[in-house]
Amino acid sequence: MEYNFLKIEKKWQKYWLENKSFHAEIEPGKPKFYVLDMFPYPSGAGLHVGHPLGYIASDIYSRYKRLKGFNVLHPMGYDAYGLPAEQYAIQTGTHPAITTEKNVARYREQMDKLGFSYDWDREVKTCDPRYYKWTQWTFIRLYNHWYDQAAGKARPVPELIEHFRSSGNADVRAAVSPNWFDELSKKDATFGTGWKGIFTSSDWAGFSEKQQQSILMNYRLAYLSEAIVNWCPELGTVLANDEVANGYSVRGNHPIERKMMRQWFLRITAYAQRLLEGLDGLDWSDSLKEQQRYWIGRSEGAEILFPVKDSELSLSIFTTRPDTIFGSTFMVLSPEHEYIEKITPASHIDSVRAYLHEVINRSERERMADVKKISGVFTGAYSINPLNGKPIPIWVADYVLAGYGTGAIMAVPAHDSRDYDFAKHFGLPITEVVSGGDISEGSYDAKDGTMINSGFLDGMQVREAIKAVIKSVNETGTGRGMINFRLRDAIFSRQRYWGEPFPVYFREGIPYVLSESELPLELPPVDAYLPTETGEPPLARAKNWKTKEGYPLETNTMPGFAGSSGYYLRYMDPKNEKEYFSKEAVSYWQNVDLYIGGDEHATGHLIYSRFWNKFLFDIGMAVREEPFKKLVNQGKIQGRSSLVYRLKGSNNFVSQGLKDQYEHIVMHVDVSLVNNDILDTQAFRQWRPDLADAGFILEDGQYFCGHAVEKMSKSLYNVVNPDELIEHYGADTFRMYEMFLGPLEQSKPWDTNGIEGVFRFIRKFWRLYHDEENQFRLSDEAPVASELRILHKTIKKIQEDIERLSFNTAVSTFMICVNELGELKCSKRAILEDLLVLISPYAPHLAEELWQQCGHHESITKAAFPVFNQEYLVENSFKYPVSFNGKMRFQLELPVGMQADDVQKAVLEAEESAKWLEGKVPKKIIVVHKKIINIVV
RNA sequence: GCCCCGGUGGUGGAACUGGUAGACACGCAGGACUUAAAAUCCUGUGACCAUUGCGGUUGUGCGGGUUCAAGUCCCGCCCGGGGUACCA
Repeated sequence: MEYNFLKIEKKWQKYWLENKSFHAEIEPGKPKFYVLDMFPYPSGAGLHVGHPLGYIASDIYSRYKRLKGFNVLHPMGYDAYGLPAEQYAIQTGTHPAITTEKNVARYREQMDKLGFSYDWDREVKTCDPRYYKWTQWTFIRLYNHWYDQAAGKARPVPELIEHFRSSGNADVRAAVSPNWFDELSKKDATFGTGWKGIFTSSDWAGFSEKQQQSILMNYRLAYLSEAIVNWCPELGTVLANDEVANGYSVRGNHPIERKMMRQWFLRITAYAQRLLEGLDGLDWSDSLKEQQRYWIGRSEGAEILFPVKDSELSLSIFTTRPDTIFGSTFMVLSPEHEYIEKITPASHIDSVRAYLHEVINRSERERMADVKKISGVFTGAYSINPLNGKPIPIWVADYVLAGYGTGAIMAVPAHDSRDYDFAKHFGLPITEVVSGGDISEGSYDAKDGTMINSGFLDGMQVREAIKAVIKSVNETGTGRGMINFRLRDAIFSRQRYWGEPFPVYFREGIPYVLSESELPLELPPVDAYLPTETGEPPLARAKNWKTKEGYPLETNTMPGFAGSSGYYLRYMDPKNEKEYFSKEAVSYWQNVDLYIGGDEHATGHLIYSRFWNKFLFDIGMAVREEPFKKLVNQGKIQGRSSLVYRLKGSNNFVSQGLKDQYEHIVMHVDVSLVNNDILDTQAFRQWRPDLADAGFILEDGQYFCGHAVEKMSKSLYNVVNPDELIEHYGADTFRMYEMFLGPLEQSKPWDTNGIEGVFRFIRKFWRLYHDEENQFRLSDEAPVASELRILHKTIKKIQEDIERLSFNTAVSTFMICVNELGELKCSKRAILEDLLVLISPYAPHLAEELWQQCGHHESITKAAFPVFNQEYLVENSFKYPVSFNGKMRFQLELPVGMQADDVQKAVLEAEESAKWLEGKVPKKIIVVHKKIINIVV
């Protein structure tokens, strides 16, 4: 029987589907294991060779865990909302749901061909109303919760209202937007100017419904607010910070503008500290954890008030270096700072306004482009250093950002490089207060040294001085210790059609959420997928987009990360119509044990998910604080482009080795026309009409191409599609080759040529079970020691390799095993049946087929992983490498049990030693048992 | 600039806790089988020197160091990839 992979693979894929071989149910007595892939956005292009890498790895791991007796949950679904389908809808009028459905079908077909062990009964699609019902439900819950800093968790808003009613808000420690009361009192004069946001129970009773709701909005975990956002006119939507790179949209590369808009936000900042602390217990890569830590950006410091000279006002600054306060020689406000107009005297108002005008007109992109350009203006006002009473000038400059801290700093040029550059540029004084640097050269930023020129701080070390200053400002009421985070609240609105509608309506301009019983609020049909003439989002086009009572519904939709933030929980109980997921399901499946996916989600999905999960944990839904215990980022598979060299101004091409003798232009050529870097010149001429008469300058009668490793992309003609390879070699070969390429986490170039080696191996493997006539044949003879040694060596290594996700070395191990068994012409059932189970996670179709031929009536997925037995590996001698001065010279076989003294003796007596000793007496002999012997001469 | 990851033959990579560098595979060269091809199998393959034989020298980005012993640890650089961008 020939190895007919096409037939075999189809047969077993059908079998697994029909028998629901990978369907998981709660089995209380059995240990669970949850293996998850980051679900894909189904794009129109289908999967290329890079996509399945992580899926293959997770599939091998899942199958392995099943063999090890675990109840494995291994689901797959689709992150179905996304811009490409919507852009296509705008261009063609095709409803994005139709495009998405088509792409999903194509993805499914491609994944099925790879033989994955997904439980397809648990499939979810984020655009399915049965799914997004729970996305909307979570939004309502977020809206109806606030974050209690004292309790360190989210609590229901009704409890907060109750508290306001009985005791006001003076003693409530909540996560709220900074200075929220300023915004409110600005819009509603009845709160009174200078209102600090504190109210009593009777104040609360006196507030109107609108006032009460406006106050509550500042406490909710999902809230509506005005903010400067990244507006992308091309896409007609707002983008989150992580959807923007260098002033352009990550998707589509369109320019971004800053714009003030009303948006929904999620108060993720309330969870900043917990998001940071939670990282410590996670089995994630250091680089990923580092990225998240940096993104969260916790810094400890102090907030200090500087009174403005000849004014009632005080300016609040944030600093991480309160110790350097005596070295502060000026103060800088961000151009957006609201006090600028109030403090600037008439003498300076024109120059200040001119500067603000200039800065604000510079687009975000320009500002980023010339970071190094120093600009600023003196306001003419002075503030008083609260510690020494000295006045310092107040400047405005765009190197201070409105969005961080208080939007104002005390500049300490001697100990901050940015302040130093600014001071040098404008000729401002520089006062050294920490010894250790040379301020004529540059600022000394290290938190290390002795305080000088600093009054009562003199002689202290930096760390002591920081504490002393905080203590001092605390006592005088001019400041306090403060922790600041870089993390911003997540903008949750998009002005798009293809997303989850908000379960929100407006009554007299006040937003209210729908009741949970009204969910899902389904996405309505629209006549076009564009904004309206008045600039409203596409949902404003929907007919009757209002509640039963006639109140208008929200026209924004949710962003991409809404649906992906909690999908791993829904997989636990995907068909539940009453709940997001049952208590029973979550108690059993808990959280994800192994999560595999791309590292581009480091500061997006992976932070939002953790936040989402922590919130669900707080409200008693999730049972674990962290969603993903272990996380692995698979590397990208890069394209390996083929290059040809066209002579300048002609249609002749010169082979790689000769190219430097000619003036040439490098050109990409489709990789399908190239085999082992040799160009198929005939096919090349037929590739494009303009190449029909191409001429070639050959080397040894052949045209050799150059190559380059770059991203896999259509425009570089280096895209390799898995379908063709599976057609050619089968899924089992494809799976093993992807793993064989290199370590999972590493990025590496795709090179189709190597797949032949794995294909050879697979056929060799098949032949172990067949005789010369291709007839299935196993012998029932008892295995000999050498055969058992090979098997158990392999069991040990395969198990170790899978456990540490080292799939490439596992494939090598199988190759070695098959080479060795082949040499022994081993065809013994006792060896080869165990070998089938070992390889079944990697080459599942092949393993099933041979397992059946062995006479088994049940799928190999139900088998048990072979148990490693150390006894078979016991050797009674060891071939010691013998080194002289660390250089390996020869090998010497000695009994394993020999004592170190005897080994030394034996080595010196060995014939070959004489040559290296040259008659000298060795200084020292090191014997490492079963490792090495080193003789120092 | 800062943070993280990496640099090993012609190529992908192996060497897990310091202990025989280059496993396994691709490619290449030579050979067997065959009328021929495919398939399969065997041999060789880091570089340099020697090749009549044993062999020798050198070698993991560069320069130092620790150690009986360094691809692996330490210090200083160079290069590549990713993240971040005036975060006080």
